Amino acid sequence: MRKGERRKQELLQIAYRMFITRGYENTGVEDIIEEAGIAKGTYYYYFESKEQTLEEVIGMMIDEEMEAAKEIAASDISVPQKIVGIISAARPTQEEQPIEGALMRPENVLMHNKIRQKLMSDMVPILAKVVEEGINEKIFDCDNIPERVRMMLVVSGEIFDEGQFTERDVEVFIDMTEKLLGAKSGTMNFINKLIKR
Amino acid sequence: MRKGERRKQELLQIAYRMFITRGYENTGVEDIIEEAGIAKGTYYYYFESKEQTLEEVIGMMIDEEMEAAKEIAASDISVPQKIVGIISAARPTQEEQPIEGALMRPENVLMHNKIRQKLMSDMVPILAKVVEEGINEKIFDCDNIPERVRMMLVVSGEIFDEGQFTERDVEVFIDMTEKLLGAKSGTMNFINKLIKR
DNA sequence: ATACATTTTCGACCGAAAGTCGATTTTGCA
DNA sequence: TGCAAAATCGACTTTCGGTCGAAAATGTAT
Repeated sequence: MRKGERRKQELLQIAYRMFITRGYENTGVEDIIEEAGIAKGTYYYYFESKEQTLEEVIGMMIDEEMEAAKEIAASDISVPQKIVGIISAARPTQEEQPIEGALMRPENVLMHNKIRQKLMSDMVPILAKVVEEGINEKIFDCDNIPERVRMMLVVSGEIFDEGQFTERDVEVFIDMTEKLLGAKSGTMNFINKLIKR
Repeated sequence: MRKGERRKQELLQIAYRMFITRGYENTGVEDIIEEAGIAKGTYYYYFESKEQTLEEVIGMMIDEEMEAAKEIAASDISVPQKIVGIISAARPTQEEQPIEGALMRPENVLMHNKIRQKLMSDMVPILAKVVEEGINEKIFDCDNIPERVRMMLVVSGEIFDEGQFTERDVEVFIDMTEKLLGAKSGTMNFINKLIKR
């Protein structure tokens, strides 16, 4: 009796794609079951509610990003580069969005929020580890690491997620990061080059 | 033909109270009209939609807070104290909430978000003015003021709105603020005393 | 006061969308 | 082959925001 597991994964995949491309609020349970070719009852055999489906979908997304983040943390690039890499990874999949910023639209606040919350709690420990590494290397110098890391993530999320940010935002963000971590001015400056795509 | 205006204000007041105490999602149009003692149609004679009602309610809230913020900005307390005062004013009315953190609950993300957005855009210019004042007084020293102010607001909102924050959070926030604004260490330290109520 | 126009009110009705449930089919296994 | 568990079905229910045409209240010009 393993058929069920596959079915659930299939539904999860469909929901995942639809939630991201059309948004959570714009996706009806009807849409999902239509594409899957199943009946309402079957859907609710696998999920308690639409919101629980969202929860699981987000779990999938975050897991992927956590994977990427851990890989970056373990790689042998410089600590500042790790930080930038992880922060970049730590945002909702920006590919596969047909309509501009579908994720951040008013209709999708619920999803956006849940993502942010989970991302935050999962990502802080990893980033904190990297910062400690930086402290050992004497690149950084600060206390209360988790709190500082959290603030960095909060700001990066709010400023960069919307897609609308200026060069000045980046500049200030770099400055803030360096000071927050007690780094020498210029340590994080390479971010600038990365951003200008 | 002025009767209508009064009616609308009445509805706005009821909605305001209900949205804050029970949350937006938990308040049905039915609830509002029941308390007002009117029919569905009457409600929709005054509002295009439930969401538009929310918009107007939020407008009311923010207006009040803007008023307070402007007063603080114009008063003759010290610049750092103004900043703290304004930031404190710049958050959703924390009184009149029966259930703990009703505003931030998952059901109320929509409202919470709209509030934050409006608060942010309205508050940045005022705070920026105050920071400039501080620069003139040589207390602060920084460029890109609006961007820096925005980051302060973002962090304060995210960290302090939930009600769940530690002493360390405050400590780091103070440190961040000082560095973000180019203030001497200790300039903002009095916040600590304020927070410990 | 009368008639006509405008504003305000009413509440039955609509439609969308999530969620329920008992019946039925499929599947694994003894 | 037969039975229990798993999986599927789809009609039905509920909830809730929103619509609409009719009616009542109010204002205004003659």
